[in-house]
Amino acid sequence: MLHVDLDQFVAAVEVLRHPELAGKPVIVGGRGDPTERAVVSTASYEAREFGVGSGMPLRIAARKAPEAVILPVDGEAYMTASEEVMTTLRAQPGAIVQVLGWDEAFVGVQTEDPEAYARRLQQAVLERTRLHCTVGIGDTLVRAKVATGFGKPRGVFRLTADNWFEVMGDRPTIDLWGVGTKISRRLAGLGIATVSELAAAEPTRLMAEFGPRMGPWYILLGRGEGAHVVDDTPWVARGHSRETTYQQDLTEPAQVEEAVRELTARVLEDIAAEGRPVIGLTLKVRYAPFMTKVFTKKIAETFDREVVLARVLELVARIEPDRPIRLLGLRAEMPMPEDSREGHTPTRSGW
DNA sequence: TCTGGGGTCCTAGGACCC
DNA sequence: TCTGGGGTCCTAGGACCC
Repeated sequence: MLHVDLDQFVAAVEVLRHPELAGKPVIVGGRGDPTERAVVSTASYEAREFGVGSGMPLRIAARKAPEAVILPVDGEAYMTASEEVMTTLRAQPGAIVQVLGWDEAFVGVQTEDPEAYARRLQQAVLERTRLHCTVGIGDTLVRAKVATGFGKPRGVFRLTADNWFEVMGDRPTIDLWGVGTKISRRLAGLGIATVSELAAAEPTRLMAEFGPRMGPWYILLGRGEGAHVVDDTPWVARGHSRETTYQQDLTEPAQVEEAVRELTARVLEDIAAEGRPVIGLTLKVRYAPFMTKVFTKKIAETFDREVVLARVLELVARIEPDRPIRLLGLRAEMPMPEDSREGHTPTRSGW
């Protein structure tokens, strides 16, 4: 199977609309104003040379790359471009496409020559959308996904059981898809620093540390194992959420209530668009000095906006008084169809 | 005046039931 | 000789991904 990843997707789409920016450092984030509380969504390769990366506060990014052009996020433009890319992938002969996000997808296909197929696919995407992509080839989803990193930019790279350990064995566990800073640090605490060491780890030890599902899963990850099948069944969202970081902290209860009403309306818009009821709510509150709390509540299934709002306000009552609030988020959960997904392996990298 | 916004899944502990 | 054993549901929190 193949993993396709567009190169600096968001920045590339912006350069298509603003050709004069080609070759310049471009940063996309927030409303494009580096004095606001916001972070970098994507930086062009030229901007990355200055040490700018996604997730970085916009203010810091602007300081590191003073010459950079900073643009606001335009989700609709990226969505349109993304749909065109995915349509192109689906049009490839024999392709089964599993979309992972705006700029990524797995493509399942039977072919004698995956490299040639990958090159044709890159060419098709370029002709149709003027966007460049990298393709990873693998015998599992995990290997294909990791392979892409070695092909950047505009390349093709193959990673299978034959060369997995040769390529990945001595690398740190954080290079794996699904291992972040926290888990890699905990693994290091167990004396497991590299991918090879993880692959050879004692299952009982990892289970004791990470639980009955995640423990064995990390060992599989170290071996590059996991799902072999690209699944193109349409995605059904479990919920929808909205959150807002306020430019000025909220300090008055009336401000908080107003903000929550607004969030509720936005979330319900998404839910209503799907015609599904609400069965659960989560209110996220970030108090000014980086301390986040969540309040969760199951509710009786309802389509009624007023009922949902009333339940949300019950959660609001749990907010600690007299603390400035920097961020509020609201998530509404929807019921899932009976049949779906039981007993699968942990999934972000493996379903 | 460091840290967006939208998602997913797992784990632990308590309540409650038989 | 003090306290089984299995299960479900709910809430809170953690971690990861794009």
